[in-house]
Amino acid sequence: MSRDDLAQGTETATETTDADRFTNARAIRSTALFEDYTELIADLTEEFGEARITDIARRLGVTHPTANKAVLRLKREGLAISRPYRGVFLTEAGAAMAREVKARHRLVVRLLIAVGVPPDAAEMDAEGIEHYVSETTLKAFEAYLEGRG
Amino acid sequence: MSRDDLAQGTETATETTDADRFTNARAIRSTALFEDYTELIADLTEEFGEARITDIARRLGVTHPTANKAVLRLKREGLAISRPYRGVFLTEAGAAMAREVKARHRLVVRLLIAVGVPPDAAEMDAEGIEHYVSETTLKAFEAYLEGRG
DNA sequence: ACAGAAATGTAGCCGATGCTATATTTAAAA
DNA sequence: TTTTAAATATAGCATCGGCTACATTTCTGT
Ligand SMILES: [Mn+2]
Ligand SMILES: [Mn+2]
Ligand SMILES: [Mn+2]
Ligand SMILES: [Mn+2]
Repeated sequence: MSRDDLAQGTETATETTDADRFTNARAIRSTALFEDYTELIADLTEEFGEARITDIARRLGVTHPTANKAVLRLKREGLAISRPYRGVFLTEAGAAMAREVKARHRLVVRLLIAVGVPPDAAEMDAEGIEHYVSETTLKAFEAYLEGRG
Repeated sequence: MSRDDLAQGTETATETTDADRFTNARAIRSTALFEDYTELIADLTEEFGEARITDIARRLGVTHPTANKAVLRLKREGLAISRPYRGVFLTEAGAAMAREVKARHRLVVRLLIAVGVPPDAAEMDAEGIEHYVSETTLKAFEAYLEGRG
């Protein structure tokens, strides 16, 4: 079941209920944090060769125990690895998530700017919006941006 | 401090840090649930004259104890009122939130459709996106839609 | 080499948001 | 009017994602 299918529920056919929409949004909310962490760890790794807990925490605007606990969850889910007192690294699954999220992030920002949103606001809003944009919508954004290249 | 200012932090001037973006997104995440509840209670009240816990729960796709607990929080925050075993009603503050969220919801759906997103996907994605669209972005959406009336 | 500083880890607290199981109350049927 | 069904409330459990306070480890400067 793909990310986009989460909302379809068990209906026999075409109808999408209100509950489906809310259930979809709840499912996404529970993965949004992981998406931000993997994207950030990928960025830090590219910049510094590794992602330190302190840097992760500072960039996210949380305390280091919060970042540490989140990294434990990432490791438990197979998205990252790390040894005590050392940097954090993404697994292949984590790196795949990071790539996917980063692509979504950039496309959302480009779309927002294309329809006239000021770049600062676009960057700000995209940080939340990016998690809720389905594959279908992403494709539409691409097509739209294409058609004004 | 308005909803849109939450992320600006305490910087003296223009620079927006990564942490500001994430902090903004976290602040919004913590109000998104209330926004969905007030919007839904307003809908149900319009449809049936009152919002029953059972109906709220069914439309959200959660169990009724979950809805009940959320309504307790809404009441505590001054967004709703209710008497035991009776329907839930919005306060003026709750109704104001509902109006604001509903307007945002509709505008996001319209914008998505305008750039080519299929209506079903637009409705689905808007349920999450709506909460993260700032006033600035909303204004830009309005201007964009205006300019193709 | 060692002392102090910085980074990391852990314990424990809290509120939010989900659930199931069980009362209690209200509404509907008999 | 009594019985039954439906709705609502409450209790209690779990996880997540924040925090502060404190312990441990690693790094750095002398
Ligand atoms: Mn994000
Ligand atoms: Mn992002
Ligand atoms: Mn919503
Ligand atoms: Mn909505």
